[in-house]
Amino acid sequence: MTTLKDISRKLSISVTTVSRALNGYSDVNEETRKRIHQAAVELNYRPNQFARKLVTGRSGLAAMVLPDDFGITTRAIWFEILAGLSVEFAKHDIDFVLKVSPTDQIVNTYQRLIERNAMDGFVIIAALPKDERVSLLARNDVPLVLHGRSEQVVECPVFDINNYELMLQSMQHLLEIGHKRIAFIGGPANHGFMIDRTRAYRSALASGGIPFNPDYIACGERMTEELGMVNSIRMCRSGGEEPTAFVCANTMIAKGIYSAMQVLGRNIPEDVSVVAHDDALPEYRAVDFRPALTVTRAPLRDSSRPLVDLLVRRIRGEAVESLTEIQKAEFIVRNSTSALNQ
Amino acid sequence: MTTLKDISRKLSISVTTVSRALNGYSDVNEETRKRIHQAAVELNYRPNQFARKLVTGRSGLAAMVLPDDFGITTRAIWFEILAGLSVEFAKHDIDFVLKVSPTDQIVNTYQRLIERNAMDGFVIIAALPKDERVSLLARNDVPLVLHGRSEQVVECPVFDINNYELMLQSMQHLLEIGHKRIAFIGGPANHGFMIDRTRAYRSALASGGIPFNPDYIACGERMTEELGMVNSIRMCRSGGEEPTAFVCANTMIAKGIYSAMQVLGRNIPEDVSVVAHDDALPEYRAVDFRPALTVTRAPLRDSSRPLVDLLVRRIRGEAVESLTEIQKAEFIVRNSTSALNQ
DNA sequence: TTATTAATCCGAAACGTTTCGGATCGCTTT
DNA sequence: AAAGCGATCCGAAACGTTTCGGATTAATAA
Repeated sequence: MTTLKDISRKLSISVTTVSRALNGYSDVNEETRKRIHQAAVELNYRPNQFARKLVTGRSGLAAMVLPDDFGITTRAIWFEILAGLSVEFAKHDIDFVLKVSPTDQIVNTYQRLIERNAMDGFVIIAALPKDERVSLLARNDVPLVLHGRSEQVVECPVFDINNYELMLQSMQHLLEIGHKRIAFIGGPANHGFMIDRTRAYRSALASGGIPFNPDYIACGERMTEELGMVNSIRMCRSGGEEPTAFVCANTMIAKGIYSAMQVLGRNIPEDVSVVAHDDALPEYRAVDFRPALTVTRAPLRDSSRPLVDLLVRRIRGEAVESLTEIQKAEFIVRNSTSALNQ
Repeated sequence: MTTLKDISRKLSISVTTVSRALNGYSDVNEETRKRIHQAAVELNYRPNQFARKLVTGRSGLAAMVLPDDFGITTRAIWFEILAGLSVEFAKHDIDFVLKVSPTDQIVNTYQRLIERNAMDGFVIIAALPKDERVSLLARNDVPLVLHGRSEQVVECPVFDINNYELMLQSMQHLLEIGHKRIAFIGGPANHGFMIDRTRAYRSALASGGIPFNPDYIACGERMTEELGMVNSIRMCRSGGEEPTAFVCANTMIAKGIYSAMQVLGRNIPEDVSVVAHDDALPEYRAVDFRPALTVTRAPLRDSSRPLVDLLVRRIRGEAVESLTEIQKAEFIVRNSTSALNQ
């Protein structure tokens, strides 16, 4: 393994200058910088990360800690996120480490990682409004980036999609084409994105002059096909008036509703309309639904880059105020929604 | 952050002795060791991994490199593997880093990681008989552990299941209950596990006095429901004699066959029997199949621990000869197989 | 008594970087 | 001519460990 000293010796230039040249400092002559760079590639020089970390305090490592019961979502989706993060971090020369921890030990795991001081930063997906992980990291001044806003007044970068507005869009579409009995099937009620969407749901109803019916809203810990299936069947069988439209927090729930409607002998979109939010997971392509699914679309894949960028900028010391990014979802009308034929 | 020097100062003992005490060397008095340990917990001491790495050459990091098209299997399964590895590595105080790389760049990615010299070892899943990754790592003397045997004569630890024997077991079961037209639907033909199983398939046929029919064997790059569906339908419609039994390389393929048989109006197990190998993925529980699926069972989850143990022992310098572990699959008869009624 | 040994301990160097605080030199201003 | 300045370079210290090669002491063997 070749070191700075090797380059220094070969060129009869001090180690200091070699280091500064390679790190792009301005106090080295352009010509000697060239020579140094050339020698570096000739000797196939790679800086020793650990020596560097020892003095700079940076490790070139970022981590994510997952609960071993997979929280609100499925394995496939976690993998989608992990893969995206790994790729994006690599672009910044950061290695991405994955920690899986028993759900009730998550905070301890963070605690240990903080104490070891081996990670430059963390990414937290699906932050809760009051999130112990977030406050722990913030308290210890460890850089982190959030996917999903947190209510806490912590100084940390945030990436999110416009949950309030995308829900509003779905609702307005359904209202415009005449629907009045609109159900909403979503995820855990305590998560930021559900709070926003529920708010939008109610405000859209209100602006349409429709009273809020608590029977038409269902929350579940895990946003799966089963959740959509069970709840849509329950709503249709409850004896009261059936919903004529469903809004779903993701495409898996929509898939469950499709199955349920088939079982119940209802047709989409003639009898019921379905709209979903689409994370663009390859396993559940909205265009491949029969009929093709109307969605608000914000690919999960697209979140990796902003998340990583924000975290890296935070690590570099940028002011947190500038580190917020809200991505707009796209609204795509397909064939799962139609005007209510009265 | 507290360092060795802090403990040293507090106890008026040299840094050397503190270090040696904490690392369990024998040349330190039992009583001073006690004092040092106590001071260490009092001061909440955590060794600086980077300083340590700088001198020992060990990083406390292990990695896995995945293709971004997910190779032979699905996101959910990769996640299952990753989660298991992360947990097991943590027990050895090793952080698990995940690298995702474009499929055609995999070898480059390894090359870079080797040059940076930042990983203590690698785990490779689904090794090919002649595997460039394996030879690259072996050539550079980087510790690695293989899941799935490789033909190459490399000195590295291997974990695998008894593919030959589990296939034999499935076949013998079907032969015993009278089946003669047995099809095999599996994964990529060039992988070690497929070679072994195909060998077992043919040898079982031979021992039953049944000629090998190439129409009854199907290999696919990706072992999905679709593969099972498409191929079982093809086999049943080819005009020749239909298979009376299917052996599948995993439960997803079996699921596809179940759907196909429903479409074709065949009943399981009355018309066709189905046996699969079961990796025990939570998403495809063999007991939840209707009818419940007969399987050879070897939970993927169970492979993490041996893989990590083997790698750690290799890193510690144990002789490679002792580092091979073959896990036996369990054979479980359920309701998807029945005697051929002639 | 002296030499040997075992049990404990320690100083100093080394790992490969980064960075602080100058040093040198030629040019421009005063 | 002196002072100031910008461009370019460098020595040495520091980061927190591990480890090599002894040093010290007391007990044991000769």
